[in-house]
Amino acid sequence: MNLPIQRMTKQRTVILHTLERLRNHPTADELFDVVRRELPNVSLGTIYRNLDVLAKSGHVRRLDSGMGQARFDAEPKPHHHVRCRECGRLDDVMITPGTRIKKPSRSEHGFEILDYRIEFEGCCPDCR
Amino acid sequence: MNLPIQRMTKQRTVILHTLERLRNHPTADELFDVVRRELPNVSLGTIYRNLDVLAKSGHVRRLDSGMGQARFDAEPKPHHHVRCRECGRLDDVMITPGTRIKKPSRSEHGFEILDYRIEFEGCCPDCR
DNA sequence: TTTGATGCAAACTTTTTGCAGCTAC
DNA sequence: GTAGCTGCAAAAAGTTTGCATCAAA
Repeated sequence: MNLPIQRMTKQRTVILHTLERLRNHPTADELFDVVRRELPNVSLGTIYRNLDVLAKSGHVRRLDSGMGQARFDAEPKPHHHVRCRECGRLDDVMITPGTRIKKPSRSEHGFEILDYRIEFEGCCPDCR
Repeated sequence: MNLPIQRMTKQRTVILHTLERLRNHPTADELFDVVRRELPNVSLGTIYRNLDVLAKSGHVRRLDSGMGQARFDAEPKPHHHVRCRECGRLDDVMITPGTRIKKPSRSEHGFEILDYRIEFEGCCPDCR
């Protein structure tokens, strides 16, 4: 995990740092709008290409909002998510001690299990 | 859950039954190809409109593959999923008795939690 | 009979890509 | 110096929508 990145360009640095600073799981174009304030000439294509590189290297996680655009997350601590059924808002849920997951055995489905994550589903304060 | 559907058209019936029969979480256009064998004049728009109706009524679940297209599931028994990191293949994992999830309290994040699901991540037999 | 559903095609949104020039290593 | 990266713009991929017609209840 967190393979080294080939070249750390100005754009890549700003994109990663911006994503680490934002905690709201932005979509590519939301991130674009923020990065653009610092690098006015950056293109949306560069945002997508870098999110791809950073996802493959493990620095960033592609979340997939369940409603159209993908969302991205650079939170390094293990955690889960809760999604609002109404508006698609996606918040972090830190791992709680009482959780115990029985990892399914490989023989059941043939997959080698490397990780898991829980997605809670509900209704956010604004939509209630 | 499973609200009544307004009109049960021929197309809607075939779409739902086809999705129940397929167990591989098809994308909209994969489902389109199969439904078309039975209803040659069906349109992709009808597939999307019906998946939307059936998702809202609770008959179908929109899965979101994490790799482009949404995937759909009509399996009624509660279950989780395992996704291949390499090829995006998505299989079912039936609920195992040893699993215990501590539901996060509403006060932590303000969401009213209605459901949850676990997504295991790994490497499928074909990609190993 | 009426209102929701359909087929078709066009529009829209999100993401990817080709290319010529640029830059980190 | 060179391979990888960038901005730009065009294209592709996936999904939604407007409209005239059709059909379920």
